Amino acid sequence: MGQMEQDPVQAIAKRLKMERESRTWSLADLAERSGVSKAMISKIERSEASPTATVLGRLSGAFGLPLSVLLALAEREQERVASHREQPVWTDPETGYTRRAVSPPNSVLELIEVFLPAHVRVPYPASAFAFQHQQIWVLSGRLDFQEGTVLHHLSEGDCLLLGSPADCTFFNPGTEPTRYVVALTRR
Amino acid sequence: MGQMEQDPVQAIAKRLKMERESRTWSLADLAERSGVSKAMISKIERSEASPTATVLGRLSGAFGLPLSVLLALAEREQERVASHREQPVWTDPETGYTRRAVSPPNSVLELIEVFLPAHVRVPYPASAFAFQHQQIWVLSGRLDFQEGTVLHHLSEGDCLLLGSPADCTFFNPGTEPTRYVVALTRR
DNA sequence: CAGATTCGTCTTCTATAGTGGATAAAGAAA
DNA sequence: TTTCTTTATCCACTATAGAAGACGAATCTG
Repeated sequence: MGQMEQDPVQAIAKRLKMERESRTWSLADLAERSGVSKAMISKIERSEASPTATVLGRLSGAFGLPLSVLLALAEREQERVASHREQPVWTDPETGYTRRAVSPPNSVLELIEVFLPAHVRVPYPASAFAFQHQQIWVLSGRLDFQEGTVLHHLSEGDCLLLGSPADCTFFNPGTEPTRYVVALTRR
Repeated sequence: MGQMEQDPVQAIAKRLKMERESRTWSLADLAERSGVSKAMISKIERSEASPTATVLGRLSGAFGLPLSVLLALAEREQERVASHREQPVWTDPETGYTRRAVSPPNSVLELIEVFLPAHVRVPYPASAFAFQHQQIWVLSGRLDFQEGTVLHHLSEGDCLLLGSPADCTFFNPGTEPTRYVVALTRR
């Protein structure tokens, strides 16, 4: 579970102050750019107030950041490099299907490299990846991706943005192994 | 500019209602799970109130989602497939440095594929990518990545999570072209 | 040293976020 | 139909978010 399931006020306070000071803006500067009073910004930065969505929107706008990114930055605080040999790998002994967790743990943004042998089919229930932003990018080979009732034929270099949660299937229709990336925002 | 630079109240309202109804929860159900009164949830879903960070934290917690993910879901709503040939590519005529925007436009999560010829150096000012969550993953070849005062030697398969904004330099120390991915959360 | 800025916090006040309970509307079961 | 249940919205009230300006401390400027 992410740390944001408790009160996010502390993390937001810290991040907001960091964003402001890294730009060497005073409270008055940020107040002018965002339209939020400096008294309120001061309170928020000291965790003495819980800002509304409207105010958070104005503040993130002043920084040129989408609100979700500002909060993602507030959430994370972890290690940095995941070298290739440290990256956890899992292989299905039956099919040879292989997943490699490329990104450092607890990343907001997660990259997963998958090797899908020829003619192998991998089902994915909707519940397994529901409510995550997710993309599939084919590095090499071909991939038939069934998303609910829609079938996508993806070739080398294609990138698909997943839509609403649905039962999915990965299938390699070719004779060569397919290598693709799953990029997603982690819960 | 992302759509969250205006008031995010509408988008949050829509997304929240969608999350609740997709779970077939009543207002009372969500109120019990989140600790937020159903009157307030009703107001938020009808865009008649701007929820505080504290309340948003409780609601996203009830859904089992980090707050940043909930808002990222609220932000996006766009096209789906970017086929390889549609993806915009830019090449530096002098060095041969090539960037390909893999992800569909306006994605919260953006994938960029870069080809860096041997011995080529690419500087990157802090302002160009500051305050975005960003990772670098080497697909092939080697990459020396200077981040402020820190120098990272990355080899094939390595993935680096970028830290605080700093002036950076990409350098290919090898004799072969380097191919790497920049994954980031877009503004 | 005085005088003028600039900084963050504190004070006062208003607008509204948030709660608990009442109410209305729509079904379901009798 | 009537009655019981479940749904969401409305009402009255309290807590607090948010604005505008005052204040004291620190840093320039001469």
